[in-house]
Amino acid sequence: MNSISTVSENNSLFLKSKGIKPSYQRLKIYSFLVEHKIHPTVDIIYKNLCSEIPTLSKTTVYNTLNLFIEKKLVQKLIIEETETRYDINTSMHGHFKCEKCGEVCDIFLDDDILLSKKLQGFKINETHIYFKGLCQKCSTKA
Amino acid sequence: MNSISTVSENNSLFLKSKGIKPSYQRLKIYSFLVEHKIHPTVDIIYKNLCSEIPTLSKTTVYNTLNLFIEKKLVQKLIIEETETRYDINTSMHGHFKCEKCGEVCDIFLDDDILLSKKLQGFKINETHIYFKGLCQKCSTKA
DNA sequence: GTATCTGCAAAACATTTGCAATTCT
DNA sequence: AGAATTGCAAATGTTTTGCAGATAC
Repeated sequence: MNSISTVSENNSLFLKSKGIKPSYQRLKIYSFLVEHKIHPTVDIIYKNLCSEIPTLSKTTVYNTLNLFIEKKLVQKLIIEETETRYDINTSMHGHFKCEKCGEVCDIFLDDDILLSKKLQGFKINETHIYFKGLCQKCSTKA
Repeated sequence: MNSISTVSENNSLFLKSKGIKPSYQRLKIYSFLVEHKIHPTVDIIYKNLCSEIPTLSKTTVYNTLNLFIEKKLVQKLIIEETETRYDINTSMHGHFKCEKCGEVCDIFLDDDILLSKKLQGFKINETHIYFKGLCQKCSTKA
């Protein structure tokens, strides 16, 4: 048993533990999210898995991601109205999108910000924080 | 000169000062945003102005809002992937959307949160903070 | 053998674009 | 008249839905 099959088996067991039948497609999509924490769009996931799974359809990518969201394995990121991104990290953190290179990266949020949850009378279920601007690479080049 | 025409004239002068020709449609859309700070969608604006401007088209609403955004009179609010909202208040503030009644309200953000702008190496142009959950009304009823 | 999952094609929506008609000065 | 604005119809792009075939247990 090599390390690759071990990882795959672990992912498979993990999906099962969350009540998700680990089909070939689901496993590949889940693995992609774990191995590429780039907050990909459906299109990015689809294009990357196409060569490995020639019969893959975008419908399956959508179906799978919606299932993962329902089971709380993934969260949606809505930064642009034209592109929905998916994040395998469901813990509370912020995001930064570079307006030049388009990359989205994680932003650590300290407790001060999380205290903003103390909003009187509101029952907060979700907190979304994101920034737009120029990333380190793009701002030094400019 | 009554107070209504004064308001209208003020809005007209304000649009001019921002380099926007104050057409009838633009003035009505601007006034609607000022008088109804409910972060409306294009559809809400359109439906509300239809009776007053029977020939109004959604294209004009879109065109006008995009112009207002370009001239920094309005900011886009993207909370749901399916609905873009528009906010006449362009100062830094957060939003809360109630998952039950669907209303979006403003959230005052104190300086602690704004300090989060100190993100090393990033040039921040926009900060977006929003919450989802149950509002006061809906959580007491539940 | 029955449930579930996949994936094609079509539908559903929101937004933008092309362009002709209208309006304003 | 000339330039900008409006609004219809069509195009675009993303996500969902219906359904038939494939797959899994």
